[in-house]
Amino acid sequence: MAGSLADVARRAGVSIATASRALSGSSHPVSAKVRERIMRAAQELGYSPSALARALVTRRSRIIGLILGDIVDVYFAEITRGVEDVARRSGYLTIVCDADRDPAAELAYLRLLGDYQSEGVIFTGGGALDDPAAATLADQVRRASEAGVRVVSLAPRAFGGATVTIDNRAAAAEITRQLVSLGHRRIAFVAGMPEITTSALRLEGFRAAMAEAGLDAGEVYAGNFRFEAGQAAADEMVRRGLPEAVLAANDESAIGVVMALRDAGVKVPEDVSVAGIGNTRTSRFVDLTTVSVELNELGAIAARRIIDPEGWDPALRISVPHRVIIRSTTRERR
Amino acid sequence: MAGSLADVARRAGVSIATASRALSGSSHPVSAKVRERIMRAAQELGYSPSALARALVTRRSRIIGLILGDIVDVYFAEITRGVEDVARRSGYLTIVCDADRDPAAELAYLRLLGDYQSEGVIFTGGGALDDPAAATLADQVRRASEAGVRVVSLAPRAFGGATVTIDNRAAAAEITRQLVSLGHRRIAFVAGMPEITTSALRLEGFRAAMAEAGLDAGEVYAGNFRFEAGQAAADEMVRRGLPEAVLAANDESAIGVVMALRDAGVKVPEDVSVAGIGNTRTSRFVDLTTVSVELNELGAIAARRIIDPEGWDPALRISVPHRVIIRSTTRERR
DNA sequence: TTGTAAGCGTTATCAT
DNA sequence: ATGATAACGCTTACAA
Repeated sequence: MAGSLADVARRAGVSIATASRALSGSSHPVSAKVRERIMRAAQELGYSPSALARALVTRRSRIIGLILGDIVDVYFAEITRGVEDVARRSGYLTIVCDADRDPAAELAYLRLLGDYQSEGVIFTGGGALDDPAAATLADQVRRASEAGVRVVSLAPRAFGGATVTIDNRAAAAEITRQLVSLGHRRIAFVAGMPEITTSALRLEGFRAAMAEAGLDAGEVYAGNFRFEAGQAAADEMVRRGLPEAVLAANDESAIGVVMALRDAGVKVPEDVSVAGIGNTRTSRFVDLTTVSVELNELGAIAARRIIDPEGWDPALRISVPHRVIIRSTTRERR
Repeated sequence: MAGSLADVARRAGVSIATASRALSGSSHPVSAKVRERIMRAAQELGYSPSALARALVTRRSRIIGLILGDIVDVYFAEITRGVEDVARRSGYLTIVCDADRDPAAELAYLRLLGDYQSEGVIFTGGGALDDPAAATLADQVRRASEAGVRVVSLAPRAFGGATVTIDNRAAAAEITRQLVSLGHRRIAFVAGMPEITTSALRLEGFRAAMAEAGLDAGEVYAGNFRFEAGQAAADEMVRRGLPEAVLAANDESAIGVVMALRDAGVKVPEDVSVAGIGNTRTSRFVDLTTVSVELNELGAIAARRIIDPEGWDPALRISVPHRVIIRSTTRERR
């Protein structure tokens, strides 16, 4: 910002090359006294190197792109925090792109991030499987990948690229089993958007665990991961007759269920047990039983891979453990 | 990513200069047929210009830096969304920097953003008034500002720069008056971090409104804007004797109060009314009475100013309106 | 150990 | 209307 390398070099009475070597931590030797002069000159000028120019020549932008559904959703915010924390420590910057789960927007952002030579791009949300833009997106991801961009997804996606996820199917199955073990038999499920891989897998897990227990998994309410969807589902339950327990595809809609049930005078967990998936910050506010998904960790792992490309494998699959967290919105069937 | 301007020029059989003019929307004339050839060549090559190179020469990076407390806090997330939405429409990118309200971290980020020639920097949180790093920060802000970076704060800060805020003092006073109008006399306040300007102003507003009503504003609980602080304050209230109403410095701690009171068997709003400030997404979950702060709008306004520097005034002050939102955690004193 | 000069991929100035 | 060419601010062979 303040002055260029040329200014520093001039003031220190050395060539630009030497100044660069002293200031950029190059391995090329620079004598102690010259280095000292350069440092002082830089100090006095308040010199700070242009990351842009540096990135242009080194091809390392120190930028990580994060494509997510909606930053206001804690789920994504927690991932962002994980990415940001490791980025910060390495002097990397994180660019946040709200794509609202729209493949066309994701595509546009992917391009833009490429223009900035983003070293890596993290896709945080599950993608729609059958969207028209999905094919183009897959194509662009491949191209970006070939161009050296490290692409990692934090949910199963239709395109290639590294993957860091939890086992959504298993997570849903485990929490379902937990509900079953409390003696509940009539268990309803509040789904996420059906076209998103993450929700599809969670629904599968629910069904599998129910089948395993010989129970009917037919009571499935449509949803979209939002609080309001949980409320709507709960209202319908009240009208149609209450289940013994409810599992929602994510915490936010589970909280919607809890709140709407309580508003309707239904006691949680006395009358109905409710559980979610995610262990997001808000779930702690309502003391919701859920499955922990280490979102921070998911983001942190992805960021580390991007920042330190040693042994980068574009087909990497990392599975992050999850665990059931029992809190006060569930209890034994009475 | 795929090829450079030189490749496009070669393929179209024109000079680099002409190719640049055709592709960058320059005002310099280019004949229709040549332009056509260039466009096709670019298309075939899947050419996309390097934003880095472009930024280096034009000095316009199309990057906005956002320095915030913690992205997981909806307050900041909503601001981020506002910034991002307008940035997206203009092809700008948003860099998110979690500084945890630490002036030293803010400073480091400010520098880094400057290295990327960020066109503007938005400080979202209220700053500590007496932090040792504050002076250096103010100094750097001034320097950045002189270097052409548009700096805007979304809360009162000790350094110069444009400011887009709500009137925190008035907001707190109004919601306090609302509580008073419901007949409550013993009203407790759960504060934010005392050294942050935003919390200081809200406390002032509370005190002013109480004084105005001839009530004692002495029941102030220490806090830090966090859910847990609200819980702790509520626990203490239960031990020391309940007030008739509670106002918390922000929604998150207000929700902490509500949850802890209910856990202790205290009915909200029947026994105690509770209100917050912010109207963040989570406040809708608990149907909390609060003061709306148009966070999206705050961010959007700041972003617009940065993207469109027409008539930029580094001393600009914009005040965004707020309004009391009455929901179900408050009711008349019985 | 230091310096010279050739890029990196653009835009912008000046000719033509 | 088109083309050379000099920046932009840096890193990095290659020379000395």
